[in-house]
Amino acid sequence: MDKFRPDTFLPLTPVAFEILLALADGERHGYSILQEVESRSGGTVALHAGTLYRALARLLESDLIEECKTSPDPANQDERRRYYGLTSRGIAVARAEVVRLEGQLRAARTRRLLKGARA
Amino acid sequence: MDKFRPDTFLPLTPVAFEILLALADGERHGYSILQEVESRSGGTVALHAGTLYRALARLLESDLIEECKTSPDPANQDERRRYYGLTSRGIAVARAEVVRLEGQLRAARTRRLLKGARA
DNA sequence: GAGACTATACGCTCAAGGCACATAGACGGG
DNA sequence: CCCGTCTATGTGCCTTGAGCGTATAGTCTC
Repeated sequence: MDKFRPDTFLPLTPVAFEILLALADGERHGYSILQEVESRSGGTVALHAGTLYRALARLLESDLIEECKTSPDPANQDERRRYYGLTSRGIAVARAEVVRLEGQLRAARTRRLLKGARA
Repeated sequence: MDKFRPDTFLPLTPVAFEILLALADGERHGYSILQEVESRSGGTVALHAGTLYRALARLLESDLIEECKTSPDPANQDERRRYYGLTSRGIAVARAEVVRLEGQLRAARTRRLLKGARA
């Protein structure tokens, strides 16, 4: 089966994971990813344009995302936009990262870290 | 109050968070952190000795951890060991990181990422 | 005292991100 | 029409941090 190992991509950088997360929503172009990440994670992860586009290039090269020619919104077109979507590998890697993070959070809960910090 | 902002330290690198997590257990020396992280996160985050000790130096400098002279185990002494523990800042930062990660995981769940991936 | 294990630390290199800047089309106002 | 602003993608320079190998040295057992 020559199984593809998502683990070899772990751990994802926080930025890379944010991008995959934004794309899990559906296809987006770069600038829209920028706005989505900024708005969701607010101040904690400031995604700079330069960082984003270079991260996109890396993710493309690793086949975790792909460029899709189908622009999802026939109105509101902009020739400059490049749309990206998750590949099956990208989904697999993102899921593996979710599992890893859940492991960390589970560990955090069993220790003194979250005592008294429950909302 | 001149409140200390844990957010300025976010996002933590996966390695840094693993270390803080290992120390949340209680004080440990470097080599023991190595074994703890290796055993818990298994293959996904391979913590190399060089990486660890340099990360410890950075965390010390940021006052997220401190060296404690009280060796917790009076028997089984080893002069070479340097024990580390979380500072209050370290705990605050680790908690902030936990909040950030929980936000990411919440986002992952509301999207198609985890559909069908429930254990 | 030889060798394995424990323990800390440095050197070299590359990957990734922060930040500034370049480019350019779209859009609205004066 | 020209200007500024927003949208959109991208490059250049520098720093940080991690991967990986290696150095150093104490401990423990045989």
